[in-house]
This record gives sequence, C-alpha cells and structure tokens, in this order.
Amino acid sequence: MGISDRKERERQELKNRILDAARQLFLDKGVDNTSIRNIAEIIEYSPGTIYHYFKDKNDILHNLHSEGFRQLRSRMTVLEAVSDPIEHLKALGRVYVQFGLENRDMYDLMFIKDEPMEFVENEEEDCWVEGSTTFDYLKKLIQKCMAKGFFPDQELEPLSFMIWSAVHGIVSLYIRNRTKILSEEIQNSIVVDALESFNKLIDQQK
Amino acid sequence: MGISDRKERERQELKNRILDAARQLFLDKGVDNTSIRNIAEIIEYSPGTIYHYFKDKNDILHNLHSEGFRQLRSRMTVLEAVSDPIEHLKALGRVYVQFGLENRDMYDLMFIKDEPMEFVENEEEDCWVEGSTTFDYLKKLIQKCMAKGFFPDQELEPLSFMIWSAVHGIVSLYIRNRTKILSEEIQNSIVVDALESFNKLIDQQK
DNA sequence: AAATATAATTGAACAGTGTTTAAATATCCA
DNA sequence: TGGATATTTAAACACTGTTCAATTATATTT
Repeated sequence: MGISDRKERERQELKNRILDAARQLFLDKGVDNTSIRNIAEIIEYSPGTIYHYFKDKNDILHNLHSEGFRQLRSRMTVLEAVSDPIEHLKALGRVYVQFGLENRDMYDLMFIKDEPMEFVENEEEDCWVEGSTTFDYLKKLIQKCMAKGFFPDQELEPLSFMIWSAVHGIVSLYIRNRTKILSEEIQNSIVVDALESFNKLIDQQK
Repeated sequence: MGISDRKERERQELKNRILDAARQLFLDKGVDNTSIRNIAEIIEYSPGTIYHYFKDKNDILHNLHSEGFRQLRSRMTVLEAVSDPIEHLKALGRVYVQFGLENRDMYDLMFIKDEPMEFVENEEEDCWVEGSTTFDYLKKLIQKCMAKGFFPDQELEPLSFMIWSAVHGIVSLYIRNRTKILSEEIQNSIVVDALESFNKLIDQQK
C-alpha cells in the first residue's frame, strides 16, 4: 500500500514540523513562554491540529527532552577514548557540566522541569528510559573505578546517584539562579570551579 | 496617632491572612495549582485586593520562601552543640536533607522554583539575603573543618558551593522525580543512602 | 453634623493559557 | 460519482495573572 505509506510519511513530517517549531520557540523564548497557539502559528495550522499528533503539551516537551538526551549521549561517547576510568569519570563530569552551561533550557527540561516526568508517569510502562540508560552508563564506569580500588567501602548504586547528584546540583543551582549568593566575578566561574573541587574529592578516594 | 497605628496593624493582619491562605493552599494543592483567585476566595476578598498588599504573585511566593528559610535555619542552629566541625558538617547535611524530605514543596520553592528569584531580581538591591545568610553559615563551618586539616588544596568558596550542590542535587533529583531510574525499594532510601555516601567521601579528606 | 479628602475594595475587563469537540473540509476507495 | 475515512478547523470551556475605573468605607476638616 503505497498510499498509506505516504500518509504515514506525511504524518511523521508534520509531527517533526511541530517539534521543530516547538524547539525553535522554546530555545529563544523559553519553555514557559511557549504556548500551543505559538507553535500552531509557526506551522500554520490551527491549535487543535497539534492534539492529533501529540497527546498533550507534556508529550511535546517529553519528545524534546529525549532529543536532549541524544545530544548529551553523543557528547559522552566521545570520551570512550579515555582508558583510565577515574580520568574518564572526571572528564564525564566536565562534559556534563559543559552541556548544561551551553544548553540551559534543554538541561532544565531534562533534569529539572516537571513536565517530561509527568508524561512518563502517565505512560503505561511508567519508566524513564532516557534517564535509566544514561545512569547505567555512569554506573558501569564507576564500577570500573571501584575495580581499580577507588571508592572503598562504598555501594555502587548510592555512590553513583551521589556523584550524579553532585554534578547536577552544581548545574541546577546555577540554572535556577541560586548563584546570586556569590559575587559577580566568581559567579561566572563557580560552576567549573565547583566541579574541579569535586574532582579533587574523587582523587582522594583510593 | 492611634488611628494610623491601628490601620497599620489591620493592614499587617490582612497581609498575614493572605500569606496564611497561600501557605495552606500550596501545602495541600501545590504551588502551581494555587491561584490568586483561590487565595482571594479563602480570605473572602476580591482578587484585586491582594494586589494592594503584594506587588504580584512572586511577592507572595517570595514571602513564603523566606518563611521556609527561617524554618530551615532554626533546624540548623540546633546542631551548634556539635563541637567537632566535620561531624557538624555531616550532621548539617542530614538536617538539610531531612528538611527537604519533610517539606518537599517548601524546598522546591526555596531552591528550585524560579518565582522567588524573579522577585529578588526585580528588587532594587537584587541580592538573595536568605540564601547568602545560609551559605555564609555553611562557609564558616567548612572553614573550621579546613583549619583542622580537612580538605587540603581546596579553596573555600568553590568547595562550599560544591558541598551545598552535592546535597542539593540529591534532594532536588528526588523532588523533581528523577529517582525513577531506580527500583522502587531503593527509591525510598536513596536520598539518605546517597548522603551517607557523600559523607564517606568527606571522611577521606584529611 | 455635613462636606470633603483619603483609603480600601470591588467587579469587570484584558490578554492570555491548555484542552475538547462538533462541524466542516479534504482525501481515498469502491 | 457516492460513501467512508481521515484531517482540519473554529468556537467554546474553564481557567490564569494583572490592571483599573468606579464604588464603598473610613477619616479628617470645616
């Protein structure tokens, strides 16, 4: 059936146009200032049409959030050349932080905003694949570090979550404007400096 | 002038009633589901009245956020009995995490939500007093730890921000539902376990 | 006590939000 | 060409934060 093939293709095309419009809008106005009507205007369809391609707004935001994870993961895989696991781990933190600094809104959507998680919750499976995959990657790396004698007397799962938390904490306090406690000069470099401070902690863990 | 005294008192009273209503509403429906009209209904005034007592909604949320800081600080000061600075620091983390677990919405308002910071930004001074005071407290404590030989080769400011970040990261990933990556059994204890994992890191820093 | 000035309160309006749905239009197949 | 199917739309619903002219209440002065 060539016709239904084409129809499916056209469907996917419009779906992508909606996502493109959404991405474009929320990159230059922010997620909170992007409405369904705004998106509809760009793709030159009525607002109602969007609901035939996405369940709701959270569905759209969840799609963009997944896109962010693909971007992040492609940055992460570059580091696979680093053979020493502990150097790998420290570099991973730098890549993660860099991603957050360069893509504030995307990071916000991926790790802070409620909407994508609300969408996940309403799915039948109710599991956060993007997060799980990325976290598993981190866990395996930390396991390698432990195998080399790092992090004695630690349990893999809490340790991994803690390391993720530490780096996320730095980025999220920055993104959500809690670095106002610092003088302006320091504010600009605090994210990177705090990460290096954490990396120093790690160096002492053998 | 007794009359203007009484008027000022009445003004303050209504201001408090507005805050009480707001607190009540957002504690059992969440901040995002609390509208000015909801608050107005509880205090039995029209929505417009609220704007004669608060600049805008952010003003109200900022007031509640300050209240949260008073609560947190009163929990923190209890620990002043702990004489060993490193034990003090570890206990402070526990108190902080406990506060977050027991007051999710309040923590969210204090350290994650944009609104209170947006209010601070529009103030003439543009400084986050609540955050600064609390951070200074942490910094002084960490300075004592350093004086005892802990955290060698670290700089006070980035180190302090990093330690705050680590603990905040744990709580905020939990509050914003990013612990879905873990099995349900682990989810319940991960926050406390991750904190203890971080405390183990600290123990190695001498 | 009456008139005026000040303060407090209101209701309606504005411009937006996400979402649903009945009706209209377009496309496809027999 | 007629009927089934899919797509698109406009309008409506029930909200949101905020502003503002008009009203009501209180206080001060004549």
